[in-house]
Formats: sequence, C-alpha cells, structure tokens
Amino acid sequence: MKANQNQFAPRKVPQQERALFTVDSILTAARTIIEQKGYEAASTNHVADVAGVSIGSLYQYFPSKEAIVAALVEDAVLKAGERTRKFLIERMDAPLAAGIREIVGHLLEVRREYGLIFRRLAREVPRFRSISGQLTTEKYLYNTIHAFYRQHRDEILVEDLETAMFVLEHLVVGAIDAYLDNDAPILNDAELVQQVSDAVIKYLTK
Amino acid sequence: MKANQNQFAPRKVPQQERALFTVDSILTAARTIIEQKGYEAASTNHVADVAGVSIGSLYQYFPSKEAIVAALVEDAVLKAGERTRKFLIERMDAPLAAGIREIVGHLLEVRREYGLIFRRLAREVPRFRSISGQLTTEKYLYNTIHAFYRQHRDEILVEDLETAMFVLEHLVVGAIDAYLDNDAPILNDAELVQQVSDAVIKYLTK
Amino acid sequence: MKANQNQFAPRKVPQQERALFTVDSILTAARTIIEQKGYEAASTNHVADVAGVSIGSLYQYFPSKEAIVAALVEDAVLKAGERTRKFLIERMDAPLAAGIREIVGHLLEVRREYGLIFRRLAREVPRFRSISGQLTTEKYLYNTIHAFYRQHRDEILVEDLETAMFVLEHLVVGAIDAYLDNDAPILNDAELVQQVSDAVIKYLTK
Amino acid sequence: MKANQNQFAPRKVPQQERALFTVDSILTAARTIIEQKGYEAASTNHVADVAGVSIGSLYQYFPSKEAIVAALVEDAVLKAGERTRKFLIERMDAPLAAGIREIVGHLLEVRREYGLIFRRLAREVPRFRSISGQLTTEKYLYNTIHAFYRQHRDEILVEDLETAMFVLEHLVVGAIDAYLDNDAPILNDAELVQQVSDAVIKYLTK
DNA sequence: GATGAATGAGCTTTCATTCAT
DNA sequence: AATGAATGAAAGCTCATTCAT
Repeated sequence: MKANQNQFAPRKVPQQERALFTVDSILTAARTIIEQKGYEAASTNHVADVAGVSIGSLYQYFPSKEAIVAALVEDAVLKAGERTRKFLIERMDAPLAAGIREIVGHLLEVRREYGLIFRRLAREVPRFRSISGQLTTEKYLYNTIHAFYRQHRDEILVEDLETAMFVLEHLVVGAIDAYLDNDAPILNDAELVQQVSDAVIKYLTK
Repeated sequence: MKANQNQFAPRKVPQQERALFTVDSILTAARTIIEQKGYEAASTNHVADVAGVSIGSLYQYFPSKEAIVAALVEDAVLKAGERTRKFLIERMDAPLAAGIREIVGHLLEVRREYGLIFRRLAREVPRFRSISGQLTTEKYLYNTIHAFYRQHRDEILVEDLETAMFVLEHLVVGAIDAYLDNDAPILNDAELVQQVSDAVIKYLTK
Repeated sequence: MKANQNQFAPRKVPQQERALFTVDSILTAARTIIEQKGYEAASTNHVADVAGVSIGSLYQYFPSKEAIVAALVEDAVLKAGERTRKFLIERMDAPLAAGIREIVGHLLEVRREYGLIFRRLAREVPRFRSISGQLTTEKYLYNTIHAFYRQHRDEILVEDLETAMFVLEHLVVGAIDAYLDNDAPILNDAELVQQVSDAVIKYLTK
Repeated sequence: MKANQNQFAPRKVPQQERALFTVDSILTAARTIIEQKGYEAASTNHVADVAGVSIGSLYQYFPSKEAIVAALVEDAVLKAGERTRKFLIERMDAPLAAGIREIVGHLLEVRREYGLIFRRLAREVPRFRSISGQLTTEKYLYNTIHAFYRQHRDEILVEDLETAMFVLEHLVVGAIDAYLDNDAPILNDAELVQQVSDAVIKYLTK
C-alpha cells in the first residue's frame, strides 16, 4: 500500500462511479489544456470548466492544483513504467545490439507519447522535475534494464555497470528529448535510433 | 549597430553611473532569485525589492519582465559562446581523444557556471528555449566544433558528420545537464567527463 | 437571443440571488462614483470597495472596467429610449406646438435623470460617445419623432425634413445639456422649455 | 494684473528667450499629443520627450500636469475670444440677418480650429469644462454680442434678451459641436450655417 | 537652470482557494 | 456530494512627481 498522507495525495478515494468519472474528467481536462496551451493556461477554474465540473467538486477530489498535476505525472510514470518493463522483459533474451536498438526505439516512442509529462511538465515546473526524474529511473528503468545488461555481462566491456547505466540513461534520453523538441530536425526517427543505438553499443562493447 | 527595436530591447541606455549600478542590481537580483527559487518566483516587485530599487526604476530600464530575463540570457549566451569559441580554437590542433576529453570537461564547466540560463531558464520558460537553444548551437558550438572534427576527419569513421554532430551535441549536453541536475549523483566530475568522452570517442572512431 | 460575444459582454450570468445583488451593487457603486467624482475616479478597486464586494467578484461578472461602464450605458440607453418612445407615441396626435413643448419638456426630464450617461460619460470617455450617440438618435428618437413630424407635414414649412431633424435634435439637446451643466443658470426649467420650444416651433413653421 | 497665485498658474514667468522657447515647446507638444492620441496619452514624461525637454525642466515651468492643460485652455480661450470680439466689432453695423449668418459661420470656424480645447478637452476632463465654459461666455461672447443685439433691438421681438442670449448661445454652439463631432453628417458647412442661422433669426424676429 | 534617475502609490487584472447554500 | 459565489493576495505595469547631481 502506498502512503496517501503526503501533500499531493488525492483528497479522497472516489468510491462511486460518478466520482470516478469526475476525477477522470478533471485529469483529462488538465492534460488537454496543458498539452494545447501550456501549464500556465491550466488554471483550476478553467480545468473545472473544461471538465464540466464545478470548481467546488474539483477541490473535493484534489487538495490543490499541484495535486492534479502530480496525479497526471504519477499516472504517466506508472503507465510508461509498466509498458517499458513489459517491453524489456520480452526482450530479455534478445542479442545485445538488437535489444539495445529496440529499447532505444521503444524509449523514443514512450517519450513521444508521454511528451507532455516527461518533457514539458518536467521542464516548465521545477517542482515536478524531481518527482518525475526519480520515478523515471527508479520505477521503470533501473531494475529491469539492469537485468538485461547482466544478461549480456560478458559482451560488455565497461567495468562499472552502475556508472555506465547512469551515463547511458541520460545520454539516450537527452538525445531523444532534444530530437523531439527540435522543430526542424536534420534526421528522422530511424536515423536517430540508429545513431543513438550505435553510440550505446560502441560505448558498452568497445 | 544592433537593432534595438525588438520587444525585449532595454528601454533606455543609462547615462549616469548610478543608473548603471541600478541596471546591474536588477540583473543580479533577477539572476539570484531565479537561481534560488525559480522563474515564477522572480516577480518584478520582488526583483526590484531584492535589487534595492523601486519598481519604477526597474521599468525605466526594462520594458517588461521578460526583457530582464532576455538580458540575462543574452549576456550568458554571449559570454559562454565567446569562452567556448576561444577554448576550441586553442585546442584545434590537439589529438582527437585528448581534445574531446577537454571539450567535454569545458562544457561541464560552462554548463555549471551558466546553469541558471542553460539548464533552468531554458527548461522552465519555453519562450526562452528557442532563444538559448538556437544561440547555443549556432553561435558557439557549431562552426568551431565542426572545424575541429574536420581536422580529424581521417580518424573519424562516421559517414555523415552533420548528423553525428547533432546527435553528439545532445548526447553530451543531455548527460552533463542530467548530471548537474542530479542532487546525489553516483559519480563525480572526472568520472563523468571520462565516461562521456569515452562514449563520444568510441562513437566517432569505432 | 442577443449576441453576447463582444468584448463588453458580461462574463457570466448570475444564477443565485446573491449574485444578482452583487452585480447590482457593482453597477450602483460605479454609477455613484462616476456621478460624484467622474470616470477617472472610478477605479475597479474603488468600485468594488464602495459596492462592498471583493475585486475578485467584480471581475467574475465584468470582464473589464469598460464593461461596467458599457453596462451602465446600455441600461440607460434602453430605458431612456423606451420611455421616450412611449411618450412620443402617446402624443402622436397632439397639436404641433403643444406636442413640441411636451417633447422638449420630456427631453429635459430624461437628460436630467440619465445625465450621468448622456452628458457626463459620453463626454469624458470618447469611446462611449459613439455608442450612446448612435443609440440615442437612432433607437429612440429618429423613427418616432419622424412620424410625429410627418403627422404635421402641412404645418411645417421647411423643405428638407431630414436635415431639419438633424439640426433640431442637436439644437435642442445642446441647449438642454448646457442648461443642465450650468451651475448658476439664469433661467428655470419652465423658461428653458418655453424658449427652446419657441425656437423649434418658429424654426419649423415660419 | 491677473492673479497668479492659483493652482494652475505657471510656476515662474520665463524671462529668458531660451525659457520662453522651452515653455512653448512643452505647450506645443502637449497640444499635438492630445490632438492625435487624446488626453490620456499625454503623460508628462511623454510630453517632455516630444518637447525635447527634460522632465525636470517641464516641472520647472509647470507645477503639475493640469497646469499645462490649463495653459492650453487659457491660451485658446484668449485667442478665440480676441478673434471673435474683433469679428463682432467689425460686423456691428451689419443687418441682423446677414450679421447672424456671419457670426454663426465664424463660430463654426472657431470651434473647428480650437476643437481640441473646446470640444475634446472640455469633454474628456470635467475639471476643465467649468473653466472653458465660463471663460467662453464671459470673456469673448457676452459683452460684444450683447452690443450687437442691442443694435437691432427694434427688430428683435423677444422680451427678455438675457434669457434669449443664453438659450441662443447654447443652441448654436450645441448644434455646431454636434455637427463637428459627427463623422458622417448629412449636411455640409454651408447648409449647417444656413439652417442654424435661420433658426436663430426666426427665434429672434418672429 | 537643466538633467534624468529615482520614486511609489495606484492601476487593471488573474487565479488558487474557501465556504454558504 | 455538488454547486458556484466570493475572496484577496499578488501579479505586471504606469505615471505624476521629487531631488541629487
């Protein structure tokens, strides 16, 4: 069971269907507004409006504006984490090079799909950088990817796998995010995945 | 003569010494506040307060809040750019591996020193990402680093240098920024430089 | 269904009784302040204060300061227009001279009662001159008074009735407003009406 | 000697040529700005700027913003008054009807030329309405026009000349100002003068 | 005398949050 | 549970005015 006492925790756990629907409307509205007009445009009143819910109701389920965003982040982190974990587990026995290419491709997909959370929110609102940052690594990458690398320990030439993993993660994610942020990129998805994978593979094996 | 007509241009050029001091106080105060509490906390009134200057004075020299930040960004980009250009020119004849290690080390230094601008502001305020982003690459990295790589064209095995440079830039900067953002990293400066340089060198030469 | 999309349109329609009261307090306060101290003195904060309402409430119902004034103007124009139309219709069959005297008397009354709008606001705020000006003539004077004059076409000696009506309207209203503006007039209501009516009757019939 | 002690009196009487020039620049700048952009746009700093004078100098010659406008008003009233007085004196012996037509024509000219002061400023800034209003009548119309009417006392049928003059003045000026304010009037200068004069003549003589 | 740097009260407006119904 | 009216601190910014140089 997760601790529900902290400042971002939802106020009450909805127990009726209607309440569930309300919560969902609010989260969807918030996500939509942030995606389309940015964090600053997502005033609580506006969110409630778009959600078709009274501002009073919004505050019945979320103690603050940040709680809404935190819920958005947590949701994204959980889903993205789960997907990545599953993906990694399925590729656990793939050859190193092919596996890495697939993983990089998968990360590109996930960062694109959850771009709002991982790239936009995390940047605009410093408070959430730590949340999503920590969650990112710890929850959905670390353990599983570690397992994958150990699977290929004999092919990998770097000594300190911990350090390498830290560097790698940010190397890869940094390049992907920059690529996604770039309005007029000089390469496409396939090329990016190709180049980044190459870098990773060379880094680990040569 | 630079065009001074744009929306972020300073409102008037200080003509007395105390005016210069005022402008400086404002910029320093803004930088400090943004560094310590983030962009949102840097309200014009607060900046004026910390600068020990009336709000009226602030608006005599800056037409808007954004103009203050723009001045901060421009200043940082110029200084960092100049420093990096000089640094690169001096290393132009260094051997590839040593040169890359030094460049990565230099970038770490610069990103740390101008962290406020390059990592914090650029992320929190999307408007400034484009400014600093473009300036970053174009003004102080691209031409000079391109020259350095061409110097070693025969050692470099990648075919498309343009693409490689794009990937490399973000790979390196992504890793450095993540390292600097991380409160309790598992490695230190030297190790980071070592690992990142290794990755770059292997990527280019193997 | 009136178009509610324009910039002066009220922000939301009050749905509870106390909201109606709030809106009313705001309008009354604005009217009072403008009457007593002029448009410039009617700052939104001051209006809210006098209305005994928070500034936030004021902005829930009016999107801007001008919207408040626009509501005041619209209200006055509508009411005054309706009253004048009714008045004119009732006198439609009165003899020319008597009718004109009554109409001038009525105009004096209306301009006095809605002095704030028609004399003060329209003058102080050029933006509203057009609004109230147009509405004034077109909506509540033109058609009906035209009908009245046509009723007496044979007694009226001027050739171009259109032109005469334009001149007349401003002649009459100009004199009435100057009279009302004047702090120490040398004549009273009855004398003014008498003289102005005389001028109109002579102008039309001799 | 005029009382110089009141709140709108210029601070000091300029005694050097340079000072005279400064005062003039300020007044001209103020007039220009008000004419082109309205009273609200005429901030003291802006006026000083346009006048090519420092804000400090401006306040050396005018104790407040209102003093500038008051000087503008006084100047216009004096000049317009003098012109009208001269004009009237020259027509003193003209036949009544012709004289009235000429006077109305002259008033149209003057109101047009000093439109800024008499129509715009007086309306936008209530404080000045009383000033210009009083000055208007007392200084440049009353005595002289009274003389003209007395010249034709036998042709004039109204009993109370005082009252008639009050009514007439505002009748005429009201119609003229409305005509000048009107963007798309249905008549032209000549027709306006014709109709208004007719009304005056009929009013006085029939 | 002249300059222009400095001031700060006050303006319009927003928005997270509370609370009576 | 839900509504939406109400709140008010705080934001960005202007401008008449003062005063040190």
